[in-house]
Amino acid sequence: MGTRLARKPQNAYHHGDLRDALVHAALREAELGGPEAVNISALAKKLRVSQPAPYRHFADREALLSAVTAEAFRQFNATLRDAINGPSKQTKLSRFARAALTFGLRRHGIYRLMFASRVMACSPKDSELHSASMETFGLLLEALESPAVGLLRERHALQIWAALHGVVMLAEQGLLTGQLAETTREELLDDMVAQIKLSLSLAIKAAEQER
Amino acid sequence: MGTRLARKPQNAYHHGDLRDALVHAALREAELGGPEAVNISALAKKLRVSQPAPYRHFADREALLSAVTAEAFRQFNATLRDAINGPSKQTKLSRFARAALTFGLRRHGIYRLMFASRVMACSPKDSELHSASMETFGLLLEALESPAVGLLRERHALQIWAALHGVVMLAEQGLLTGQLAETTREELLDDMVAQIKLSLSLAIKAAEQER
DNA sequence: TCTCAATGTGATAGGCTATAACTTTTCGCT
DNA sequence: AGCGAAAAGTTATAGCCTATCACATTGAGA
Repeated sequence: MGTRLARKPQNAYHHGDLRDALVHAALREAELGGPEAVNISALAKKLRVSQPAPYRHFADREALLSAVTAEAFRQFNATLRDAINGPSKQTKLSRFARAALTFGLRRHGIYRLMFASRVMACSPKDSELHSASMETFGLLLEALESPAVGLLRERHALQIWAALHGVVMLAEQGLLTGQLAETTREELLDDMVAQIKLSLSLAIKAAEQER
Repeated sequence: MGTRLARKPQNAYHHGDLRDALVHAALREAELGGPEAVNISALAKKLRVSQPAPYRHFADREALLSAVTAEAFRQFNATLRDAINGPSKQTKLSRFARAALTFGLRRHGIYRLMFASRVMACSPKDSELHSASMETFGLLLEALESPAVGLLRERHALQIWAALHGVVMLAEQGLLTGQLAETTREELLDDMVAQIKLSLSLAIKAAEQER
């Protein structure tokens, strides 16, 4: 997974797979500095092509960022899938939550690209980006292992998702590192997962009563 | 609250209160387009001063954004304070949560500026920005009305905060508008507040048992 | 082989940030 | 009052980045 090089014609003029190389190089930049660190000129220089070359593959900077974000989601999804399927004493949901938090903290630039920029809001519903993000939600539903169905299930998924998201964002802002201990993040996360599980079971009981 | 004009010397050369005018004009821009919509050249033109004039008041764009974010926090705090103190049948916490959500959705550009940009992370601890954001947390603690003390209290505050934050962010990304009904946001919020209150009371009981 | 679409290049325009050097006010101090 | 420095503005300019244009090169298929 080193620097993306040309595939077949290593002999100059044509790079071979510039599009893919751009996406991955941009992802590396975004990893550290977030969306605003993605600089087309710099990427072109790093990949040894002329400055306007990237525009053969992306209409503009936004389009590149969109592709980068889609790739980021695919990596996020792969991480989450591994967490769900991997063996552990904890519940799937707990593993999912921890994996997401870890991803969010370790790769904060990317996380911001995915969830705190306009990229998502601006992308059309048929984009690769949209489908990749839908898959994330699917994984969450899978991790929930909830016997609930329909809207109730979705609402709980959203609740988890929001809580998780909030913890990551706050941690990123450094708002959890102040007075509170190092372990607070994980504790906070566990608390929330436990709470939502509890409320989930209560809601299901209530629904059964009504039936 | 129209366009900020000069205070005393309307007679040219000196604007009178350019710094303040810049902050408020920038806030208006950020309201719609978020941090990246703040354009120093455009602001200067709008305020009828030369393009480099703003640099007499702010070292660079980051410094302006920092001041704008601080002002945003002050407005946020004012809104939250009103919500807490205003009369209502609901709990303080519920009012706080709803006010925060409303603010986040109505003024989404500003919300992103406050919580999803690097501005907060980069600002020093003695800045006006830092103290304004601390006040927000103080208001949350006040809204909690928790009999708990110390770390327990803070942990619950953070939990609320994270959950709330997550809902706002997701709503902003349009992730709550899909399959789910219009009312979902508020329901989700109420659910979370109720849950956390529940867990709060349980935790307090447990703490009392131990004593 | 010939042609064309895809991909890359140099030149260039335009926008935005930021600095430098110079000008005009304002304000504090005697 | 008036002087002198600091504050606040101005024009000019440099540099970086995005984006487009017209032109060059390559590879793939008719």
